[in-house]
Amino acid sequence: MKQITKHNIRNSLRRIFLYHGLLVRLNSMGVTRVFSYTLAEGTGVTPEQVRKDFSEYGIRGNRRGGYITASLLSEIEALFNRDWISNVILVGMGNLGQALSKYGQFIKRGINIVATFDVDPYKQKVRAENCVYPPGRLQEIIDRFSVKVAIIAVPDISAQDVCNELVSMGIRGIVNFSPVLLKVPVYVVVNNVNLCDEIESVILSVYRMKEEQSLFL
Amino acid sequence: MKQITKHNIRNSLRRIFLYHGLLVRLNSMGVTRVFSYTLAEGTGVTPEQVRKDFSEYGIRGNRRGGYITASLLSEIEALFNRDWISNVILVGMGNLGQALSKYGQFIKRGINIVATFDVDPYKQKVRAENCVYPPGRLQEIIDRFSVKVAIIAVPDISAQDVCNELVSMGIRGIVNFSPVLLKVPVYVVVNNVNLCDEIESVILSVYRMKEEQSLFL
DNA sequence: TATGTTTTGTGATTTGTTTCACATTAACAA
DNA sequence: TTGTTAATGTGAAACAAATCACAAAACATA
Ligand SMILES: NC(=O)c1ccc[n+]([C@@H]2O[C@H](COP(=O)([O-])OP(=O)(O)OC[C@H]3O[C@@H](n4cnc5c(N)ncnc54)[C@H](O)[C@@H]3O)[C@@H](O)[C@H]2O)c1
Ligand SMILES: NC(=O)c1ccc[n+]([C@@H]2O[C@H](COP(=O)([O-])OP(=O)(O)OC[C@H]3O[C@@H](n4cnc5c(N)ncnc54)[C@H](O)[C@@H]3O)[C@@H](O)[C@H]2O)c1
Repeated sequence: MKQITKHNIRNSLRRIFLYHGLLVRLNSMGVTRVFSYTLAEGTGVTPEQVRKDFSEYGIRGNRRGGYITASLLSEIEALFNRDWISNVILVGMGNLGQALSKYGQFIKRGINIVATFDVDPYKQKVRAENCVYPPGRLQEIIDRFSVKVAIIAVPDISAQDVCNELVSMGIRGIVNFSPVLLKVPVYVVVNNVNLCDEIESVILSVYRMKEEQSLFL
Repeated sequence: MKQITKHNIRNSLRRIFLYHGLLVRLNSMGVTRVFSYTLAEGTGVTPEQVRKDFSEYGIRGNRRGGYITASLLSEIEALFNRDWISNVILVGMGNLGQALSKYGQFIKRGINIVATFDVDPYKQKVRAENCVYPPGRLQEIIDRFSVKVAIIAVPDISAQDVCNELVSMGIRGIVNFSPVLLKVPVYVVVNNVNLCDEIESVILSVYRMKEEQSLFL
């Protein structure tokens, strides 16, 4: 079982996503050159870290002129080698699934949700423009669009079953929004996004800060 | 500026959230005792790591009997010291905001969304049961419920403005779903949850695995 | 009460990541 | 040309996290 969690995916790559997101925005604002400190400032890391990260993946700038935004962007995208694999499906069109499926900015980042699925026949006709398929058509769509990555937004009870089915149909990467640890074969990658944990961690940090401050009083 | 990101919050705490989530489920299933390997198995870390994490926060089990589920849970919750700070507000009732506000499981984790806000007058009456307030009433609600933590789910353009306003009204922790790095004073904690990055990281990992495999062919 | 077994708890070690310090380079100005 | 400056690039050092290895405790059983 290979789980990508905060620790399992190279930290440097995680940061390179951050740089990429920022670069997309800078580029669309007409910024043609960026420096390690530009990226550092905008992503909250140090300039040395930015350079070291690029260094690790053989991305190089100009010793005085920094980096050319457009070519840096395409170098990062080449690193990701995104095009052949960016078709994604979404299973579970409840609250969260619907929110994700309506989000228009994914395509700007090269993420193309080609189809969505739900067991509930009522959900299957929620939006005609963005057709929701029954799970029976999973294999057909996965094959037709060469889908390798799926987003799971079903209740925790169903998550493992859905996961097994997807893997047996050729899915090799899963973004899992349900709060369970999915069991998958070694050749499948899972990223668990636990929104409760994200919120709890802030609540806790606020508490910790309060505590630390009170040490000085 | 204090940003909590993947690197800035203690890793051990991040894992303790995982254990907590699992414990909540085990406890509701009637499991009364857990061992370091139970938690390890269910969260994808090693048993030694689990013990070391608890050790770091002074949580101790019985040298043969493992940990009592219920008391472990309350020890973790005591560590979080959650009660005085768990009221949360949500700003931005678009796709994502609505999904979050409808999620029924937050309260089980001690996260209580006391009110939601949106500038759009149409959104303000979407659901009568879960009233959506205009931003003009932020201060009143923040004070009334002693809210210290807010979730931002507004478009990236508005995110910094909303953030500034919230901080000036006493908010000390922010979960930010917009893809911008918020600038906040040192005493405010920010957790950026970037869903695009989460999906992209899986796409990339799948690609990497393919690449590694092909080395053996 | 002695003995074996299971599981925790933790110092020591290894492994991984970030920061530091500075050599290197490109651009520009005089 | 020849400094001077503003950047990058990277080995070394410092730091942080994870794993290992085993002592200590608790319990069961005879
Ligand atoms: N909504 C949130 O804000 C939020 C927050 C944290 C975690 N989550 C987690 O995300 C997941 C989805 O949350 P939600 O609020 O959208 O839940 P939901 O109950 O609103 O939606 C789940 C959807 O999955 C569908 N479904 C169930 N079994 C299925 C199957 N086998 N195949 C296909 N579809 C199936 C259901 O018909 C339903 O439409 C849950 O695991 C939840 O715990 C959600
Ligand atoms: N929906 C997704 O799946 C998704 C995925 C990745 C990132 N995001 C990010 O999350 C954020 C929200 O996404 P969304 O899809 O819900 O957007 P959305 O446009 O559907 O909703 C944004 C809401 O915020 C409200 N708003 C705008 N300015 C406001 C202000 N100053 N005060 C209060 N409310 C205000 C708008 O009226 C709208 O209802 C965006 O920043 C988006 O980039 C969303």
